[in-house]
Amino acid sequence: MDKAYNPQKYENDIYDYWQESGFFNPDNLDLPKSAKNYTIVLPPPNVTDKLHMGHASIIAIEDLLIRYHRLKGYKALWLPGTDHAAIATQNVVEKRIYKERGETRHDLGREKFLQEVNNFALSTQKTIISQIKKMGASLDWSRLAFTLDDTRQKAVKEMFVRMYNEGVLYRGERVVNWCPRCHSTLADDEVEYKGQKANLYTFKYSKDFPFAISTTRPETKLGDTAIAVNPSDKRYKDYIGKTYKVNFVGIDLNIKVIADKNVDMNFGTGALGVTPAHSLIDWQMAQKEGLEMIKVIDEDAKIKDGFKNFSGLNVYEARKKIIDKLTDEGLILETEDINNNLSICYRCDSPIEPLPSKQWFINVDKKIPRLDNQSLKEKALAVIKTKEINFVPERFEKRYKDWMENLHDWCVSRQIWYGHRIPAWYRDDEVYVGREAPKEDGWKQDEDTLDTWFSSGMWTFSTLGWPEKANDLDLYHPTQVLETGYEIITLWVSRMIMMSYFALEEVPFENVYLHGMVLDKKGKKMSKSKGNGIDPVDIKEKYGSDSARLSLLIGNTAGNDLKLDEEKIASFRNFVNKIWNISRYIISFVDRVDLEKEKLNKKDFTISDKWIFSIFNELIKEVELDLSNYRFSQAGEKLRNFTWNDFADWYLEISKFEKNSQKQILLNYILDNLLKLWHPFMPFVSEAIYQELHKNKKMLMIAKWPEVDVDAGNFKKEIESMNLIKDIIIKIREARSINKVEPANKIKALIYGHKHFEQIKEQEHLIKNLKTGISDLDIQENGEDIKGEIKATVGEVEIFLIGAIDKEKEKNRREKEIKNLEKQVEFLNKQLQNKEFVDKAPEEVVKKQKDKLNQFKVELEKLKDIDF
RNA sequence: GGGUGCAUAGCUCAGCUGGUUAGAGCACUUCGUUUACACCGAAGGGGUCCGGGGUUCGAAUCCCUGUGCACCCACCA
Repeated sequence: MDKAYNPQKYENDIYDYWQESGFFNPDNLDLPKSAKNYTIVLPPPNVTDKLHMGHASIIAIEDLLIRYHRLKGYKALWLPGTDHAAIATQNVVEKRIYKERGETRHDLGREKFLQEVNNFALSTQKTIISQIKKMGASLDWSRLAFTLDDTRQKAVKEMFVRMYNEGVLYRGERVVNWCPRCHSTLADDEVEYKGQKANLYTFKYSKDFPFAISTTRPETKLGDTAIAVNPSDKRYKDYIGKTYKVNFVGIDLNIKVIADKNVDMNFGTGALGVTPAHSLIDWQMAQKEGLEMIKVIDEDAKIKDGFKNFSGLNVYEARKKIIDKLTDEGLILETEDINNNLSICYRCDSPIEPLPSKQWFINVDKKIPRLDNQSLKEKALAVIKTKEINFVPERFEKRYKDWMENLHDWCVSRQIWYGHRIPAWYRDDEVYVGREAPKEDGWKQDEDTLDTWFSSGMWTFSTLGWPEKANDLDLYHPTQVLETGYEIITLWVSRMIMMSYFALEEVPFENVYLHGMVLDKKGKKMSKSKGNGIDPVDIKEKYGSDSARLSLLIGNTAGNDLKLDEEKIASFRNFVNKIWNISRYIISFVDRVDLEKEKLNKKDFTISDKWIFSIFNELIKEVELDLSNYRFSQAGEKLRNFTWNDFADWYLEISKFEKNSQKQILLNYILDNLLKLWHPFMPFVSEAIYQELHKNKKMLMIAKWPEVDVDAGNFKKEIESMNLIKDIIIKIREARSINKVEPANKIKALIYGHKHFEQIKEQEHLIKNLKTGISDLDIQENGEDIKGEIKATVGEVEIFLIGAIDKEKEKNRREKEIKNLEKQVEFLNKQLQNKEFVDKAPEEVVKKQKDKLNQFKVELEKLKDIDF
């Protein structure tokens, strides 16, 4: 074993060793029939780009959960895959071919273009998979899936057809976000907003119309069919429900006055012209009121035919012409500058035109007989109440609920080429939906594709063989945990729940663990354009995978963002090396023991053995508890604390001079089991050490998680004694350090232990040997006649040190300590004299405070009693 | 506009249901070649727990309020 751990030397070989063993696939694990399943599906990374640190964090967390459960004896399946990310991927490729060859997708044509996208997707997927492997993920590669591969295409078609047949999926007209330049609809989250200055015109439709409305878009008013006012607005109360015939700039309109509580009474005149065809909220009002819809603007953002001399103009020309005309007629009451947000296309920044268009929708409110006559929305909301699904952290349940409650029908069609093509065919007015194209002539397939979340919404079961009656589906669904980012609760988590209910009538997962984002050290999002990203593969090469994982797992809690910088990773590299050296010491200086045969004989334990044995078993319990509650950071901190502060700094040091029959076994026992506890956090180095320890005969990845020893709880007294000894040693070191006793090994110590005399006497050798620098130690029961230079008090134990000490410094230090103690005593006295405290506080708290007061008093006496 | 979260040591954060002298890691200071480890060991300094109210015997923790920051949703007719 090298003096320092070199991850490069081990990581690749170890990954191959794991993979070749076949144990990433739980079917190959030798488990009893009763073994429970534990499934996680990897949130499929988009094939748009290689992985970043955020993905590394996902892998660290999920691999931890999977490896932990594998060690615990679960049938642990972690299922890999990638997402075709329809729009995003198509965009990347479109941009690329335009930049490289100056061609658009239309130049290439559908088939050729898709070929290009597929090639791109395949090559990125390859990179992604190799990155994931480098991070050490124990994913079952035999089940690798892609949201657009043949199996998933079949599943998606099946889902579409079934939903259509049950009337959950329908084709309808709706106002969508339309980009006149890209000639495509945009999903709500693909719309961006730009602040701008705009003119707000206040005007009347015509002279005989009773009141005025305000708008920034007069050209759309050609399609108005109503005016909406707030129901509690007294000004318009009498008009509600009436219909007016008006002639607006030469066009005849029928305007009905309706009431809607969303109308802001204080904006403009408080009356809003309703244009159902060119505004989403207007369209929603129109649906409610059953208003007529008049289309004004076409797909090139020009005025349609039938609007006299406005037809053919683009929206800006039309706006000007209408304003001019209204001005001539004296109908403009006011023109003011306001700031508003312009909706623009996230891709080309063109202003978006809301247009009505034929789209496919999932009806989230349709009652489904086989789902207890509940709708998908109702089902998806119920799972929170019934606790069938739990969110970690809990607060995100609210976000999920709020979003669900306001959910409208989900538009699943997209006007792009890359993705699952909609399995619908049209012939004149006929529509056919099916798994295959209809046989007869004259049918034309829908040009559109499905929203990428349609296929990823099916991810938990499409990856397990649905719709076939597959064994995997019975065995591994529902999955146990969905681990993902909080930013896609609405986009993904909610869809998965609805899709799974529809297909399987069950939840897709039992728990949702949400991680935060990985930010740079200044708290900024890592992005390629800013150049502040850290590449996980670079980090792996520089510090090793384990260090990277630790820095992503420790010092972070669920749902919170994580600021990461290299210093943090370096400090975990140091820790990895520490555990390497701890092991190296045991492996080279302590004989191997077959733990199956050699059982620990606790009767022969010394105090230090009992102490380390007890706290190690306590650690197992704590780690299990923390992990089952998703407190990865706390588990990791406890492990680190035990490994470094208890095991290495105390027990290993003690073992160098305290030789007894049990030490050899115990050192092997703790190292062996400690590696198991650490394995989910740092799989590579723990496995590397395990291989050295067991001469390549056993694999840590499939070892058995340690059981808590029943006797471990019986050593309370020994733990107390050991802690006392440790405190004494620390006090001696402290006093020695402050006083700079030189040379260090010429101190004589006199220790007077009252109650603990026997225990201290027994452990004399520890005090002498553990870096206290004591050459002459004298432990007595009673030290009344001794006049020495007292250095420390631990509980009831006094420690005198005799040597070259700096009296002035010691005096100052003591004064400070006295002051501190006096303050404490004063506070405790006051508290205990308070009748209300004594009456109302729980008994154990009062007792604790009393004990503390007594202890402080004794210490104070001791300190004051000394004269120089 | 609506919502959520955060504010604790120089930095990054823990602190679960109110009760230790408020913790850890990093950084900092001093000392140090003892059977693994300088990617190390020993010791130390450093905090009005954002401000202001309240509830309580008792608040970093619960409630109200103010300030600053981050994010999500809606969208401005």
